[in-house]
Amino acid sequence: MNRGRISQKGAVTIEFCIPEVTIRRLPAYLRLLSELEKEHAEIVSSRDMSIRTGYSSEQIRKDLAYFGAFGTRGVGYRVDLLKKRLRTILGLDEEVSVVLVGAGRLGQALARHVEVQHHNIRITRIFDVDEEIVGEIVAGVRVEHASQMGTSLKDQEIRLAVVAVPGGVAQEVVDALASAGVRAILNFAPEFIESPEGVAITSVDLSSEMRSLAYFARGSLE
Amino acid sequence: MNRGRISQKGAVTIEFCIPEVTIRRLPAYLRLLSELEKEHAEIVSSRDMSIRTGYSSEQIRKDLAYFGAFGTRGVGYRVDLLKKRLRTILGLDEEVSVVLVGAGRLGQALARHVEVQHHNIRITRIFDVDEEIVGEIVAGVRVEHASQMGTSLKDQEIRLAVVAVPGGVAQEVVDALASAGVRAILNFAPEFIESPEGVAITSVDLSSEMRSLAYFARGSLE
DNA sequence: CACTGTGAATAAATTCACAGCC
DNA sequence: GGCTGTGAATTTATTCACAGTG
Repeated sequence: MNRGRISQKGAVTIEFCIPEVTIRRLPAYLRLLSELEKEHAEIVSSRDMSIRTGYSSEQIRKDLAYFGAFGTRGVGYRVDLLKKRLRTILGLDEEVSVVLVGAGRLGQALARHVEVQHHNIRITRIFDVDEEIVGEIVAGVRVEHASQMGTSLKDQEIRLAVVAVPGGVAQEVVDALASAGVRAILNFAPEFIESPEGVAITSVDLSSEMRSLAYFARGSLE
Repeated sequence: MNRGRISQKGAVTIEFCIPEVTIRRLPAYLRLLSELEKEHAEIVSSRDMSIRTGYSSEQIRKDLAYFGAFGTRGVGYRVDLLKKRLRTILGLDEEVSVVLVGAGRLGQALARHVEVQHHNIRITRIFDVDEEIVGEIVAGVRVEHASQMGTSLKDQEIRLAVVAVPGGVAQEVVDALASAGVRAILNFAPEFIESPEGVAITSVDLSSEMRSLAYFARGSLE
């Protein structure tokens, strides 16, 4: 699923699998590096990073080492280089187009959130079924009718999608996106989604988060 | 942190720790049970649950067994009983009050989301620093100024909070909430939060989710 | 000497496999 | 026979501990 490749001397290519947990920590490292850059730090040690991300320094070193050694022993990591490297690894050095399906309240908030937070991730297409919303401009993009999605996305090479539809229709939306060539989906619909072959799905279920927190709120008293 | 208690014969109390991952799966089970109830199913097996949640049947059985055995061998689990039991475990059988800090676009969307999705989880207080928003009614609640938070929450026994403020101020908001007695927080601010003693924090970082998905979108092609 | 990179040790979570029961 | 409940085996993730290096 997620492979790393390191070409080594003698044309030997080692292929290995990078744990998903590692990938999911990279954005936190990247954010820290951006902060450090603003603070004009040039070098950062795994220990410094540990303090400001909450991850252990060993874990940080191990995560980074998956992509090859680019720290300097006795010194640390160069902030600019590491940042650049992480951006490349994540695929953020060129602009990323995202399609949003579901322009309800949550969808719209997400669209604007993305627009504000990321200069290199851009919502370029929005779909919904609600006739009231179709045709409106959300975060600078005209909302299209969801029935057009298949044809409209053909040959568009959009690989990332955000799904913010009500529960019950998310699976079919995901399947449609998958056949339109989307390879990774951030899903907010509260339902179990069967990942189509070759598609990565991350589900954020706000209701479930609230409910498990209710347990912890209760559990930690008494 | 999260303890379970089972009183056994002879006044012996076994105290053990229930893995956090288990707690976080319970809402998915609960949702499925609500669906099953609508379908008038009376009994469900771990295998059925597996198919509809994506978790393995062994895992489901193990998770449920942490709270005591309430299935019937050879038959399965009673939908109504199991649902009721899970609601009690999660602390959802009585109304849960939630304070929202940050009534920007995301905060407002979340407030309405909660309002629609949950009859027993209710946003009862909202705080923000923006003078434009303070005094407005969001999801039926008047927005108060964040500077009032400490005094306003005193003796309110609100144990759950949603934090949807911009990065940079989340830690102080969390600390303030903690000293106001909040025990569990769902944080959307994109920064590392040091959990105050006895407070459970779940962070949902939309930017990070997007960025790690960018990796998977890229990784799975070529 | 300080810090990286990494095998080895440990801890945590999942899956296997089956005994026990309806 | 079919399904739960659970120890044992396995896999996965994290931490330890230290060799290697600028």
